Amino acid sequence: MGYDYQKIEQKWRKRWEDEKCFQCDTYDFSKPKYYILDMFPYPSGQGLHVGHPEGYTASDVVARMKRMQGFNVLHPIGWDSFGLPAEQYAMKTNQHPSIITKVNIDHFREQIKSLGFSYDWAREFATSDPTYYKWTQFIFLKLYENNLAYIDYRPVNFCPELGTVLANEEVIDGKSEVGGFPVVRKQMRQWVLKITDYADKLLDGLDGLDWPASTLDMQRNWIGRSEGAKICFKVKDTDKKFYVFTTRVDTLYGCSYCVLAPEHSLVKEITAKEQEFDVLKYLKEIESKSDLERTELNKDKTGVFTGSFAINPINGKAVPIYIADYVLGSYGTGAVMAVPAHDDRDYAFAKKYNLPINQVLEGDISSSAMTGDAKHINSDIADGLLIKDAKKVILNKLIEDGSGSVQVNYKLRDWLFSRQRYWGEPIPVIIKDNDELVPLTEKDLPLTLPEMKEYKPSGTGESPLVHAKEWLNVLLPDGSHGLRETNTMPQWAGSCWYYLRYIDPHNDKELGDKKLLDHWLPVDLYIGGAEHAVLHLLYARFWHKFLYDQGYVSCREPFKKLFHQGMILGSNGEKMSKSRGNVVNPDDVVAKFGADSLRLYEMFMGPLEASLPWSDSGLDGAKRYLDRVYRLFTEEEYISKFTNENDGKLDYIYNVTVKKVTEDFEHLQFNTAISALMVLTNEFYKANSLYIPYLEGFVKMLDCISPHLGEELWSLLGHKNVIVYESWPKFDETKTVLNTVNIAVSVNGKLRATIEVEKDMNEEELKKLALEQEGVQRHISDKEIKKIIVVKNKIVNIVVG
RNA sequence: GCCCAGGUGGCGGAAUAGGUAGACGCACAGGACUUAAAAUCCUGCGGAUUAAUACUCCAUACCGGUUCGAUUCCGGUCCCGGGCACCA
Repeated sequence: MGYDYQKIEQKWRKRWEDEKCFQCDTYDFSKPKYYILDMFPYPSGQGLHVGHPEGYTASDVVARMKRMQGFNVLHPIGWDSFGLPAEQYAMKTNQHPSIITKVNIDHFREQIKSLGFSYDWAREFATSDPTYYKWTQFIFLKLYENNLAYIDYRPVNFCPELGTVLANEEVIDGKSEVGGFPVVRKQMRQWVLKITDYADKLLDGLDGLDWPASTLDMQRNWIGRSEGAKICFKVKDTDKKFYVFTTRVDTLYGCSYCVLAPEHSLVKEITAKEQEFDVLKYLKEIESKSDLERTELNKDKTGVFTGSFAINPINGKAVPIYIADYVLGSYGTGAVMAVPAHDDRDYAFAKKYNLPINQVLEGDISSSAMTGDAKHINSDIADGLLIKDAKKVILNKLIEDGSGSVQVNYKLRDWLFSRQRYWGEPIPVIIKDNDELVPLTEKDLPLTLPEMKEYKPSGTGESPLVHAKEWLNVLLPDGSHGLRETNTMPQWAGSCWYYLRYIDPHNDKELGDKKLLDHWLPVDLYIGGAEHAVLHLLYARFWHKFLYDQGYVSCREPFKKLFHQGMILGSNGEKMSKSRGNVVNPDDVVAKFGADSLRLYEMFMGPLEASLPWSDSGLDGAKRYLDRVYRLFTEEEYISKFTNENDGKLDYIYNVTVKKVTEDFEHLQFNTAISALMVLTNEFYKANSLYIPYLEGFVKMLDCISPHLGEELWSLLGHKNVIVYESWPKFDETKTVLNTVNIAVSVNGKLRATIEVEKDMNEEELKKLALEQEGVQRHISDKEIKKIIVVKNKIVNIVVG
């Protein structure tokens, strides 16, 4: 009934643990380093799902291969343990979040261990450990010292249901990413991190990274750098002025009105008496609109005339100034020049309010040109090169008369960093009665969370920590009174630098020993879900670049190579979920098929990046394959063929397989690597003699995928030591080619025969042989041969008329 | 609407500096072993047409192009997935 996977798997896990096989000596610089990291899990109450082991197995395969290849491998794991679900569960069940978190972590740890990953468990930590978040708070203080953390009163995304503020990144279609509750705009006091200071560095740093192109794209779009011009418009008959941002200065002649965002500071100043009523009414209307209503797709443009006019600096014409909420107060200057002929939104607005739609004419731009070169410029915007020239001409003119300048804008906003929650890192700042901020000093860290009975959000948007009276009130050294900041950090904070802490996790003097950090960073391979493409991966890069500027680390980017594993869907092709009833529990799979079969199956399903449906029969097939391998090493019929004499018959297939598997593992193409191992296994079954060194090489390769069985087979081959640090099999390039090749012979591109010939046979002989083939003769007998194309060792194509 | 990735048998997928499409596995069918079943081993398995595993034709979403030759390159269309979404 197949091999006894339960006994075998338990035995080897115990041995690995007893011998501390996977503990990394980070101070050993004698071997080249390889740092391979999984995105650490949030230890939810649900336990592990079948998707977790996919990425974890992939990284484990590479880690195991790298160890055999002689690298000093750092492969850690830990817990992203602060966060809302634990807090909500705590409220429901009346248990402290730290208790729940501990229980969840214990469960996760046990489940993960049952899968045989080669993690260095001595480095494990949770982001909610005070010994860890002491340093998260430390980094926050450094950010504060460097003016990169500040308090702002701003309209924020507030979710009444969750009782907290959310980052832009956590709001999807006007709803909270967690739970899908409505989000409203609310003016609140917030801590904000100045990630925008790093916009250019974050953008430029993407260039050298070995990351999925789609993720690089997403980050670039999120940062959203756009180059254009800031143009000054004077308000007619006043001394007031405002600026607009545009990427299309060349269309300035077509500007037929201007629009200010409703929040623009000039709105009240320039509103004419007779328009006051309409404007105020409009502003009130906007205020009551929810975020969703304001941004909903296909919504009508609305706006109102202020009664004032602006002077177009390029031609002195007066154009009306409107207020409309399709212009965002938070981007650019909060004001635009409207060119209905060249912008869909302006066009829609102009149509609705009967505003002129001016085409930019040829003469407009060429008359602006100082030199004759620009004469060819015309209004036909189809030609990008001409647009470029026109932009230059107009911008130069504006710069000359002082009404324009080059301007770069970003979509990226500063990072809203406070949450009105209990279960997060306290922000280590005291607010004095006179509102002065007093940051804690390093020696006061960690600032731990107070024990509390009630975590319910107040509903007013205040953190539950306001109820921790003793913790809250502080007597400062100078005798004055202060209150602690009650907002906590978002869940992203802990994951911003955990990769760095794994290198020196028990260091209580500093973030990490600089010597070690310099040696081990960056992470060589980082595997995790694509859902973190812009959130975690952008925030972590921001902190890393800050730490670089502060001299804590010496490389500019934290993650050299990144890979996203796909999702495992239910067998019906839909996303796994309780409500769909298509969830597969890894514990059940391990119990019924063994961890090795689960690992093999998940790696064999298809490309790692693809999202694929679960298949019970596929899993069955994986188990069957391992049984088949086990029989090869345990049944007399095959063992009797084991020998140290190489008859050479397996030379080709063995060397080809080693080459293919080595390359495929390196490129994370596990499905094709496994396929190659299966082919080799089939050849072993057919062979008359089994050369032991080849069997050993095979076991080492299989071991990366299914390590318990790998160890078992290794010991069956008579080895007393574990396989973990054995050397990776080598291949002989000269044996990866055969001395005969199959040549395809086609007539007019259609295959008519195949011939087996000696490798590198010369063209003339090949042609002759090809023409003799019966299948070829049938198709050329009555036709004229026009041409014969010969591709060495591959194909002969005969072209007939 | 914009950006990105992709469409190959009954199913998951192989193969692209252009050169024998369908590796490997699943499912299915037939056979061997067995009293029988399970397990295992062997064989077949894109479609059409066939007595036929002989010929031939059609097939990598669809239409066209380049080429001796296109799943692969180019242009257009349709469809699915992911991301962004009034960013001027």
